[in-house]
Amino acid sequence: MSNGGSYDPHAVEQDIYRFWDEGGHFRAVPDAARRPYTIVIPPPNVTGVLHMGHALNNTLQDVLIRHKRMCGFVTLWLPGTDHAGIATQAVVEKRLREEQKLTRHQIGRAGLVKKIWEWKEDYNSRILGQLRAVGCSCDWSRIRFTLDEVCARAVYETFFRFFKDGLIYRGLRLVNWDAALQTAVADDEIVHETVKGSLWHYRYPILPVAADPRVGREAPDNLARDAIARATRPDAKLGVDYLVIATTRPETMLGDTAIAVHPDDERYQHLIGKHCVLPLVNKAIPIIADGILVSKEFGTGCVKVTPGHDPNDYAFAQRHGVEMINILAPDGKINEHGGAYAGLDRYEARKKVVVDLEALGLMEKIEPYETEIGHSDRSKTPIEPMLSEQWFVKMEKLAETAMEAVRDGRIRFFPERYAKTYLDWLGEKRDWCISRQLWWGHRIPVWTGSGNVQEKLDGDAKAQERLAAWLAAGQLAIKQPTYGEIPGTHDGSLSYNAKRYCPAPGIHREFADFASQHGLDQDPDVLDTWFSSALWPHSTLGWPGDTTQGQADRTSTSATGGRRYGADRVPSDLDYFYPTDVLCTAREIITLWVARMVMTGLYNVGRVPFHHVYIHPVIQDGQGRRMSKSLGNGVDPLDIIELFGTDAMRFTLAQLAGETQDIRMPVKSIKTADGRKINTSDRFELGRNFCNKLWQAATGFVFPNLETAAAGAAPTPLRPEDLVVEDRWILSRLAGCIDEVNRRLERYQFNELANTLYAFFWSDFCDWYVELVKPRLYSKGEETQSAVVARRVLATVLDQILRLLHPIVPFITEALWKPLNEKAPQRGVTQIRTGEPALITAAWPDAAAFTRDPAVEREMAALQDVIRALRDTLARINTSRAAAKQPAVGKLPRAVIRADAAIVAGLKNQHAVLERLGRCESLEIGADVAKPAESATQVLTGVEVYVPLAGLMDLAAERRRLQKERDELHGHIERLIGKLANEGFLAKAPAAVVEQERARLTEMQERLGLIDRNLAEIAE
RNA sequence: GGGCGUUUAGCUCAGUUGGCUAGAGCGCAUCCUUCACACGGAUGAGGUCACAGGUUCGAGUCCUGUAACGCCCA
Repeated sequence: MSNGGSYDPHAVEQDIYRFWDEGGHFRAVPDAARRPYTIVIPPPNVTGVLHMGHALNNTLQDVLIRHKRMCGFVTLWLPGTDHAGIATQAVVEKRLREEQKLTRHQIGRAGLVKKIWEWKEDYNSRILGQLRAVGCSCDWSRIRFTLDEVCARAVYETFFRFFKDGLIYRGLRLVNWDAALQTAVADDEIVHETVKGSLWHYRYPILPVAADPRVGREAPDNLARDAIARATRPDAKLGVDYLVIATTRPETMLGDTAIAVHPDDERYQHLIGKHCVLPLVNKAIPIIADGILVSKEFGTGCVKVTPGHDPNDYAFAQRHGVEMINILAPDGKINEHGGAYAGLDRYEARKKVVVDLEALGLMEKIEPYETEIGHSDRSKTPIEPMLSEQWFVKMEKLAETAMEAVRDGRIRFFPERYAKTYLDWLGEKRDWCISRQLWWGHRIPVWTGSGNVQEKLDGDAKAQERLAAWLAAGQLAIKQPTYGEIPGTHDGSLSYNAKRYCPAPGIHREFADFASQHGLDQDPDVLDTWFSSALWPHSTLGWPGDTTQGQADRTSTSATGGRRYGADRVPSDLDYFYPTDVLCTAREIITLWVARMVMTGLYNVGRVPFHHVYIHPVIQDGQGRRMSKSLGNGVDPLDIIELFGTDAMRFTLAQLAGETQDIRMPVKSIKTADGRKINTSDRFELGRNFCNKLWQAATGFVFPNLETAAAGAAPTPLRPEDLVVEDRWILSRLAGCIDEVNRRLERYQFNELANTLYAFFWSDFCDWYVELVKPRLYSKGEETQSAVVARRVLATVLDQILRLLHPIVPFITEALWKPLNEKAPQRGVTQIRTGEPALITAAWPDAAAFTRDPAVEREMAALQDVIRALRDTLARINTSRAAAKQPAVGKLPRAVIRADAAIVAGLKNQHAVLERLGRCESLEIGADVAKPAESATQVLTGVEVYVPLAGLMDLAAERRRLQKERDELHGHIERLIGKLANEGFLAKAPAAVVEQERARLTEMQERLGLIDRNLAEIAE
């Protein structure tokens, strides 16, 4: 370590991280005698590496963890990653296509999953490396992955419990189907693009007969023929013989099940309840009034309804109980419901439908049309909304319990407003679709048999005996499909006698063998990634553990109503660390993730998963756009660490993290020394400069001055009466700083936390205390008592600064800790703990160890004002001289300070300080000193600062300045007089406020008087 | 369409339960390479607090409306 030179973060960071890690400081061991503090990391997706948002989130978590660790808690920060189902499978599939020209079907389920695991290993280790680089103090011995055995067991156990309790069912859902990848994709994986297409207008013949339930399915051919003939006659009438609809996807008409019109539309009133013929299919479909789907003004006022392939139509069908038909096969071809079009690709079918409609004479016109079409972000092909069978979790009761936990305050959001997002979403109680048509994930643990398989199984006595045993042991749940799932409606493969078998995780292997012996098939789908993420706070802590053991323990403790665990045994991780304390995450997953963790936590463990939810802001670029790969405006944390150092990045990020929902980070692209093009932001200079200042102050000033002390007398605790004004002042400010830091931490106000420390360290400590104390240290000859005191105070304040800053900038503070311990083993001033070898576990500061002294703070403030006045005058003199091309003066030759009797003694005591910091050769201080002729004047409260200007600068400029100040002050006084003349104010404002305003007026008027007198004296 | 947020100095943001002569960092201007630090020190300029109403003795702060931008959910 060298004195001087700027701080080089790369020289210390890796060693320090190893020092912590090897010292076991990250490890959390349950200790019944101490309180736990737990955070589980929001597991980053193994899809890719971490971005700046992750760096922010993890920095803040580390700040919290490190703070609590220093407070003496057993802190656990549990790390891990998420398998991120579709995202990861998609990137691996894409790679497979691009590099080997293979599809997943060609390499098979096992082959693909193996490839994805390879990807996972790669990215997982890169992500963990990044977290280490950021300085995260995670307990690496507890690392988890959502697909590992521990998490998987929790997933299957939860699924089993849900299933057994009747919370899981199979139902229909409109999914976003990617026909290229043959999978459903999530809403946020769709990009909307404007596409040039056509709008086809064609006629739907009206059936002349009255509504008849019997024509619901198929219109007799002759009726349909007649209706089409009438609709195509030259004298055919709109609204009598036919309706006209417009569509951009004509092939979907094969799946039409209704025509919708607006209930208030006079043109079609008489048709409501009647039927149309669906051409080409020759089926009767009802005409239904609906004010939501249809706009009277838009288009023809009639809308075809295809519930199987359009979200709005799907909602309509649910409102009106209309039939839903899926006409697409998974590969995007028309399925058997498409009649004559079955087997055609959807785009081929579109052409043929158009040709056939034209042949029938039903086509009215074709217009060019631009429309927004959703494309799969993964395959870039257009998304087909498609009705399909999915697994669901019933939300009604689960959602209610989760809402209650926030309503009754067991869970609090920071900032508070996000509780609304959470409650609003849960309030909808929309059932949770948990199946995904993927291979990467937890496979749904349900086995089913088709008709004769089930029949055979039902007749197999030995097999039944086995099933009965599992059932009796509570290890198997069997459900029959509900009515809605039975054939004819949707799932054609299911027979009436079908049963679904869901084994508990303990018998998965056995049951799989049993199933294959008897021809039962496991559901091919996997669970939604959020299903496993939802269990994260308890699954990572080992739930359900050894289920039998665990259950018994929980029962016994709750029965005695006493401690959470017996004193005679080591508590389990789950017992000790759950519930966790705070969850730190981004607002976009309050619904998808946070809400679901609360539901499953309450359901599985019976307690909320965390007490606080802190939602951090989103980092955007300078124009308020999200950082993204496609925009190329992302900033890589590793680049920033390389350029500025980890602590600089952390400090900057913390300083940005306020309570607004977004933070902006202007991005600029630069070229590194080795020629790479990277993105960075100037905002990180703030953190770099701060770290450098800290380094300079400690190694360049404090440490060298402590060495002298070490050579001196044995340190004895200092008595308060040994402290001089600036000592008492900095310690008083320190006490205030500690209080404020604690307040900010409690409220998760990281920006203010950083700002408070910045201001205390930079302004109070460096700018003032260090400057004030220098003469005491540099005095020649014998070591004075004053110097001894100053060194002790320096050691003490630096000690506290390092502790307070450690959670935000852990590396640099730890690096400075060791030399501080060497140079000042005893800090001296108060009973702060010493001999702590590692800052990471050193005690957190206690404000009560220092005395707050408002009188001293006021005295210092007055002194600072006078010093600023002197410096200001000197600066103005030099500015004026520069303008006149005269050389600058280094010091004021002479100054005179007149002060009120109350202050004058205090200022006289600081005579030397005023001369030195005020840069003044000779200074005269007194209660009634005379004002020198031709002086610059600064009028402060109860103090006048005179600087004779003869030979230095022109008096006229000084006159103008004073006049301007006078005018401003006069304005304020006028307003104050008005306020105090206002009877409403006097009557209604609190007495203290009135008093304060009166005092202010008096003070201002005094100042005005002095300014006026001074102006008169330099008039001309 | 519904909900939420933002709008304060050139830029990025603070501004606690209304009492403000509205603050910070960066940038800018001037001076200073004096012995911790030029990734520095000193000083200064710069703001009808988006707009329009209202409540109040008093509004940057509370209420209503408008506009712009952004996010979430449909």
